[in-house]
Amino acid sequence: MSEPPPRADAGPAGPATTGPAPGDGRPLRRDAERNRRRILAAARDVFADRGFAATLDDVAHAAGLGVGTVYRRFPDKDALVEALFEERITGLTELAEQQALAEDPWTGLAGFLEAASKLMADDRGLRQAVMSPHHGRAGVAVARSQLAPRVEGLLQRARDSGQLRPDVAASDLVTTLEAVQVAAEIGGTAHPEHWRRLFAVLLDGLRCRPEGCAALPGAPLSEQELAEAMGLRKTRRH
Amino acid sequence: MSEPPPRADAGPAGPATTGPAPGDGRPLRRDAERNRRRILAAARDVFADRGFAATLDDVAHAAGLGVGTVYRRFPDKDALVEALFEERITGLTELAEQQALAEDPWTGLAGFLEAASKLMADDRGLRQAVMSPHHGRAGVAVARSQLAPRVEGLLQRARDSGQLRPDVAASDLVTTLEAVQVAAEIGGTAHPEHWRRLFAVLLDGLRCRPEGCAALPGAPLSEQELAEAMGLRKTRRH
Amino acid sequence: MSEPPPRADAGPAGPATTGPAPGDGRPLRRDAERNRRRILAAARDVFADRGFAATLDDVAHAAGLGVGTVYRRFPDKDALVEALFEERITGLTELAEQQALAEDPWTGLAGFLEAASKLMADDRGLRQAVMSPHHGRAGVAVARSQLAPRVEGLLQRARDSGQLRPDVAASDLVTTLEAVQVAAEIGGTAHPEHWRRLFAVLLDGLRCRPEGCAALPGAPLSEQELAEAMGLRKTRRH
Amino acid sequence: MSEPPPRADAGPAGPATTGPAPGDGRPLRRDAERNRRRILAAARDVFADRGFAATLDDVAHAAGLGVGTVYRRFPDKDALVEALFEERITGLTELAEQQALAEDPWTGLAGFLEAASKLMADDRGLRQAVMSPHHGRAGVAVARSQLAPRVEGLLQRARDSGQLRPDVAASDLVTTLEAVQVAAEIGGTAHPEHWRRLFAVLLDGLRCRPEGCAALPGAPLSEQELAEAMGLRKTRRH
DNA sequence: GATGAATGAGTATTCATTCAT
DNA sequence: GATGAATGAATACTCATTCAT
Repeated sequence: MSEPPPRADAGPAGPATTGPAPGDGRPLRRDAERNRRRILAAARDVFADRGFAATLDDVAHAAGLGVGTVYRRFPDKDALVEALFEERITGLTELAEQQALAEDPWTGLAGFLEAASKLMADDRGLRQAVMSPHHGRAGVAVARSQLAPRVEGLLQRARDSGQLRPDVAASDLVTTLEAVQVAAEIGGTAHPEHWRRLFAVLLDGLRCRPEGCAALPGAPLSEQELAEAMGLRKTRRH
Repeated sequence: MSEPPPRADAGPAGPATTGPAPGDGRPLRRDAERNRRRILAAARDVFADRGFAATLDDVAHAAGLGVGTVYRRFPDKDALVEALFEERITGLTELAEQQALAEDPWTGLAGFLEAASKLMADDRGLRQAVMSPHHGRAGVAVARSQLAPRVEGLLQRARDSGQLRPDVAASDLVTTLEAVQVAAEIGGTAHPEHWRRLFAVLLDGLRCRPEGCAALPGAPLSEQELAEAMGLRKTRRH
Repeated sequence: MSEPPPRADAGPAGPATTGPAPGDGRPLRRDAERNRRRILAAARDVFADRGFAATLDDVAHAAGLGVGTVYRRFPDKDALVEALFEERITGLTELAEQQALAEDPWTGLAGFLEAASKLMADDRGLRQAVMSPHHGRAGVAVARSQLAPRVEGLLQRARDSGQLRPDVAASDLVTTLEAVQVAAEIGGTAHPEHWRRLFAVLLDGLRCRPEGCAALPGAPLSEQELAEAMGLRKTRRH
Repeated sequence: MSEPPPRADAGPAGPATTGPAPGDGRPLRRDAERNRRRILAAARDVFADRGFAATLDDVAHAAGLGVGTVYRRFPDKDALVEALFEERITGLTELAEQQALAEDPWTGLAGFLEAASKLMADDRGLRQAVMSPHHGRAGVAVARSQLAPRVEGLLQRARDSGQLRPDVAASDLVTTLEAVQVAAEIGGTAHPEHWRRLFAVLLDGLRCRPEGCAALPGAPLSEQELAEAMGLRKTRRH
């Protein structure tokens, strides 16, 4: 931390998008940022391939770095998983914004859900992060809750157009997205499109039919609750 | 040798429901069977409470037995999980048979799905067994595939009555059931009924509306494939 | 022990040869003796096949008995190994007595050594008992020391005839016999006669040549020492 | 990166005798190498004292290190045993080369055998590695087979001089060396020189007398066979 | 900053031995 | 007496995390 803060060399893309975020707001030094990316990329590969059982040593090695370096960049394994997830969430956010421009609100929503589902279905590591209550959960919960508000616009338009059940909340969309992942997990690599069956059912279920549709039971989760629900659960290890 | 072999009152199906099955066909000694049950019960509690992170030592202790005894009855942790799961599957099977008697086919199907969902949603251990590709998976996969055919009757009636999408297969029902569990996991103990929202959506999605319904994409998984899909997935430990 | 002592039904072969020896002098009941033999036979097979790593459960199972029964007959695993060894020693003793009748003393001695070597070389379990300081050592040492005196006659004749180094003691013969087993172990099943090379060298070394032969260094081990040397060594487990 | 790669004074043979060899060719960091040596030394002591029953935890403790460190350096217990053995083999090799310079070929051979025997006889751990088919065997077998060719020179000279039985092969020498260890084991710490009696016999047996000597039966083991013979033997654990 | 060595609590599993049935 | 169920200390090995180089 005795390092002089680097300057202006952060180009136009800046610390934006994938974001460095070293805790305080300061952007990372260029090489540090490069390592961060390498680690993230390696983690994605390694986790996708072997699940979260993979060691941080494995990740480090795949990144061509020492473990120590990984730990300098991410306080612990969960933080890495979390970062991985956030990166993806960012992508989904952009996707949501883009689909919000679709002419037909329902098409926009459906398109978002499908694209988002596919994105996750194709990455086993992410799928596991989403589904298993083991790793990086707190962070995942946070990330998940961050997605919610970004989707609100998409949701509102569809709701207003009368094509979507009126009481579907952002948290329900998140839940839907994650539910599709079980199907993806079941399909595995042997049936990589299997999730689409469940997806179709869900999509139909979300749509409001002319004859009207019953209210969903209970209340949706608030952004808060979405984050808390899981974040607080302390599992011994694993 | 002063122990007379199983008495005449043991019907053709043997000692009922959960069954002993020590490898060969012989039923377990009475005390052994009692302990087997104790272990299963303890495991249910412990896993439900702390997830599969819990040690077999913990389970043994909770059962008031030594670890060795657990290992005598179940070759390893996965086997225990599997047994737990099978027990539950048996319950679901019976549930399915019972619901098949409902006057309205759709009510029967919906009733089964709801009851089954609730059963699983209330047990964190089972939920994990269902969702995470880590523990006792091969066996769980088998158990899962065993459920499929038992549900077929229920399914057929609903299909015939025109209330169900015509191309919903048993494997889709299993997938549905498992998908609901993600919602349960998200809701956690703080929102124990949260899964009902997704459940409602799914149920609506499964129903065939007067205006007809589009075919589900791709093909359902055969019983074979359902079992294989997971059984073959080799995760290094975890 | 509240059992009435069985009588006369011990036939002409009696408790002789392989000997029952239940601690006190009383011969075993007929069925007990039968079990004892079964166990011994099973142990021989099992150990020969898988080494001493084999479980007592395995032995019991192979004998068609429960472990408890094995423990009723032998206080612990080492005792079983010991008994196995003693049985064999008995055989060797008889062999020694028989060879003592050979016309040529040297031939008698050599014949004994060869036959004895072969006997042991063919049984992996015994070989291990002899060579590894792990199992049943105390007992093996005792057994070993018991062999020594039985061989003395054979030895004396050869010595007197001037064909044997004059200072070869019984303990040296035992050592020789055991040394051959390393060669057998090295040869393994792939080269089952490999031990004969070492055997030939040893035999030549034991013979006294016309030109005389140097004294062996140090003193031979007494029967006592032979037994003690190893018997006292306490190895933690294994 | 502030650690300059190995300096110029590292001769072509690298950091001397026992060598680091961390898998790839890179030499170990200085501290790592120091600990490696510590482990080896501790293992020698501990094994010599208590046999292979000793735990790696024990070894680690004796070395003043954590178990993890031992496992970082040696994949498992057998690997450690193997390394220990190799180290010793290296010593024997050097010994052989040195004795090859002796004026009288027979003296050279005998000197080597005696020194080698003593070296092993004094170390219970090594003795066990040599004799019991349990631990680190594959590696030990390899090490053993590596010794064979190094001894060939010594052997040839003795053979040429007519003092050695003409058909003694390197594998026979290895066998001899190991056979002596049984005697050492029998003598134990109470009779530390007991092995010399068997040694004397063997040496005499190896010598070719004026009156000629019979051929050894069968064929010696090739280097290949020597290694294979043991390496292939699969013992279930122990 | 980067590296990789060190750490050691934590886990699944085995098996000799005891004891209730 | 026979059986096999119960026991739990013991052991090898892993991996997240820290820290000296």
